[in-house]
Amino acid sequence: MTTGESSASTGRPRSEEAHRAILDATLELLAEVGFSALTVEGVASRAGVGKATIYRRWASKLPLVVEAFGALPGMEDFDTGDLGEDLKKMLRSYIQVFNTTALSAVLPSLAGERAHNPELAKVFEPVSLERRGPLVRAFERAVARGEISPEVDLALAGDLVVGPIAVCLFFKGGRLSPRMVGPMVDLALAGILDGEAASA
Amino acid sequence: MTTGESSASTGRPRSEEAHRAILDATLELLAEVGFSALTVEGVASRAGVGKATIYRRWASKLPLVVEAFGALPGMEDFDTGDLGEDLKKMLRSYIQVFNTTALSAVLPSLAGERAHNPELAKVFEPVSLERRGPLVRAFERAVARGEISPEVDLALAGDLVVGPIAVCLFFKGGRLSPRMVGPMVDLALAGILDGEAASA
DNA sequence: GAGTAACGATACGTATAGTATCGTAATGAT
DNA sequence: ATCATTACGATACTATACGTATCGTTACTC
Repeated sequence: MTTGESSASTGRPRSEEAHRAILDATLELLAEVGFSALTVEGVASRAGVGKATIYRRWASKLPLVVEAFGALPGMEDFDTGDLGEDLKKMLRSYIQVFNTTALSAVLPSLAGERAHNPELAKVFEPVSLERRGPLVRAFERAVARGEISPEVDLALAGDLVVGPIAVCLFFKGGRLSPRMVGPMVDLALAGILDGEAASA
Repeated sequence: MTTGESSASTGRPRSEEAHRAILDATLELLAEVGFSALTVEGVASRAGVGKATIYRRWASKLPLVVEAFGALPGMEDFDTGDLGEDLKKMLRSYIQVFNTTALSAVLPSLAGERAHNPELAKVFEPVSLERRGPLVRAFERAVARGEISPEVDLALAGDLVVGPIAVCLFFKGGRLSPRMVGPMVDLALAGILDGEAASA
């Protein structure tokens, strides 16, 4: 669905350079104008390619955006044997990603569009879930080690840990600093490690 | 800035009915199509008024949206003498607002637009801040009572408490349930009440 | 070097934005 | 009662810009 098939082995091959230029331009424009204001024409112009070159590969802007978004780096996994350390390392490295890529502008735009675009919501559900993977696995390791009680609601715990970042990103729009991670994780984990909350 | 002045005392007065119909239609469309796809023409059609009637009162869709958004109910304040109870009551009532108004669709849309629309970001900064008012005041009361240490970073604490709601709203799009509030606040407050985290 | 498919560019038709203006309706002043 | 004034809903107008179709050219296979 993402890419139209390159049909024959004969003829001029598709340009990999154009492919990358298109994806880069898509991310740039996504960050600048958002999903709904993004147009294939705008991407073509920014990428220095013809519109047909884009439509030949992607049926519409939706799969184009999906592929471009998927190319952004995800969360790196760390396994230090300590949940707090894992989370801190993971979030610090992820904040680095936010601050060095278009992700910090792209993510709010897509999340906002999700609310009134069921098709986009559907396509991004698995992508979004997969992005949380390393976080979930860190919690699961902590449960397996006996570091936290199996009764803790892991989904809620995860939301608690990343919540402040989301709030900062969506409502404050401020730069994220790796220095906020330490107190954030400590504060969030205090109740989780004590096994204070049973499952909801 | 929000409303063009009703200039003279003579002539036909502006219709209050049309005013309300326009604001209602704006919220509806904001929830359905989002900010950037919202057009004054669409609002006029939905509200059953002429476009001129809208442009006579608002210079563009931005102040129109600001006024429509401002008409949505905010967070109710509770003062029970216990921080946990205050937060639970406030969040439960606010979730009711989310589930009975267009807020749950409007908020992500505006938050997403904020990322690439500096003008909207600027206009909504004070509005957004004021919306958090009751939450901040509950924490300040808790500090005054000695319930939590003055060294706790209140901004971070607030983000921690509302974070899971934000995550749910932006990434999962699931209905918010008042039943999630109890464990959520308990989990979040565990570290805050212990004074576990010093200021960042 | 003939055949084929992708390339960037661009012309085309359609849709819809915001502006300007229409005749009508409702109020206050004379 | 009549007139002046302003708002009303409707619509014609102009410009922009979307996606589609097609151009001559380029790159690669056989």
